[in-house]
Amino acid sequence: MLELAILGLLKERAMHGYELRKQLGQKLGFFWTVSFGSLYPTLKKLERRGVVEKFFPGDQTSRRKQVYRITAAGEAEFLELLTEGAHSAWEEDKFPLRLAFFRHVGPETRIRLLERRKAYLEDKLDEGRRVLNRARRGMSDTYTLSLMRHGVETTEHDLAWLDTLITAERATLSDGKAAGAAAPAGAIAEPGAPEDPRPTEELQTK
Amino acid sequence: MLELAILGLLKERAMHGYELRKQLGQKLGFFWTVSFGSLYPTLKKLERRGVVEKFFPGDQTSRRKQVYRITAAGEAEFLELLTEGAHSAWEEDKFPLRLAFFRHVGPETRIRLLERRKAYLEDKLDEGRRVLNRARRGMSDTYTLSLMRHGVETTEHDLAWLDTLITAERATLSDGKAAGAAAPAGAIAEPGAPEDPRPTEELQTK
DNA sequence: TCCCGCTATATCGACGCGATACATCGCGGC
DNA sequence: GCCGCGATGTATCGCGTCGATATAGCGGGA
Repeated sequence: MLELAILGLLKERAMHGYELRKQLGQKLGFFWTVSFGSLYPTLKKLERRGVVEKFFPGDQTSRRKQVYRITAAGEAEFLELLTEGAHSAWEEDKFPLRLAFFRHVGPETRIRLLERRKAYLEDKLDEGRRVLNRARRGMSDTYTLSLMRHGVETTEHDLAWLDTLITAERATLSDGKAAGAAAPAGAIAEPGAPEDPRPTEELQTK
Repeated sequence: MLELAILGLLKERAMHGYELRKQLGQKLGFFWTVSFGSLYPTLKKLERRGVVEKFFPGDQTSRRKQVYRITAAGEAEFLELLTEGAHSAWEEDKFPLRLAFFRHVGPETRIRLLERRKAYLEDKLDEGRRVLNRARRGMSDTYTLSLMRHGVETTEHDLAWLDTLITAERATLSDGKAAGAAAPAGAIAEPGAPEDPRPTEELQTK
């Protein structure tokens, strides 16, 4: 949910609410657009829980531009949400959100999450095909039928895309091993580089 | 929203809540799964508003099988919701729902709705491409980029599908006119054949 | 100077979701 | 014969998100 998105963005750099929304729009605009009605209450809740905190880089005394920063507890919760997190329902339609923060976890975890997603889509595809075939021999108007066909095609396209991601990930894994890299990386991002020098660098509003 | 779905299904035949959910799962399972937590309250609200009514209040004293039926007012509201309805936001991600009831409106209305959807997706695609290009020349990790690319591709696929629907619809229109059919049909389903089983007949993907 | 549009924070009501509870029915196993 | 269990069926609760809206400082252009 929103918490994961906020923590993920704040992990990359400190921001205020308005900016969080803009960044999220850039990253996930295709799939999701957060509303302020969700953002600000959630931000407050996160602050109360101690996973983010207000951060004043200087003279800002007035109530203007509330910059937030992630805490250590927040970092932990972020990884928890990203890699585990309640399965089944909500996690699946927020998969793009997880993917957007993939660089914060190790290759093994990435593959695990990709495979889980793949299994889910395969189930959905099977079910879709079954319903489609049942509908074909029977009534059902043209539009419903076309809708079902399109759904099946879209899911097939998604699966093909997932496969390319998995393939690329496995290649990365082999390369790393072949090159003798010392990064098995349990299930978490490489501990040697938690502050990747340039996660965003160029991002300013304008 | 849910109201449109309920009215549309009840227009086809009287049903009770549980059955509504099942039917909807069949028609739109790929895009949407209604929950009882939405269904029953909405059903009650619709009854209070007088657009649906209980059908078998007779001997049933206990809470068992409450069959609902659409009223004349409901029919009117259904068409209103289907063809007009608050634009911009919610209507767009519920487009499949509209399509599922397309056979209840005339070809001109169908084309109008399809064109509107197309314009929306074209806007989204342009915006997506712009963000993608900006992200390409700059930072952004592999995953975010792949996500954006996939979003663009999916939208292109959706647009292509829409085009086949529009083409087929125009063909139907010409055929009807060429055959001298007496159905200009203002903007509403042909009154002579409200239960036309197959509006276009031949539309299959390949 | 005044107005407009962007930045920025905040709240409200509505609504759909998932979980849960609670009945009834039918059917197959033992 | 009766027992359990899964499918049918209705209903409610809390929560998270949404869209609309309010407010206010800010900078730029006519």
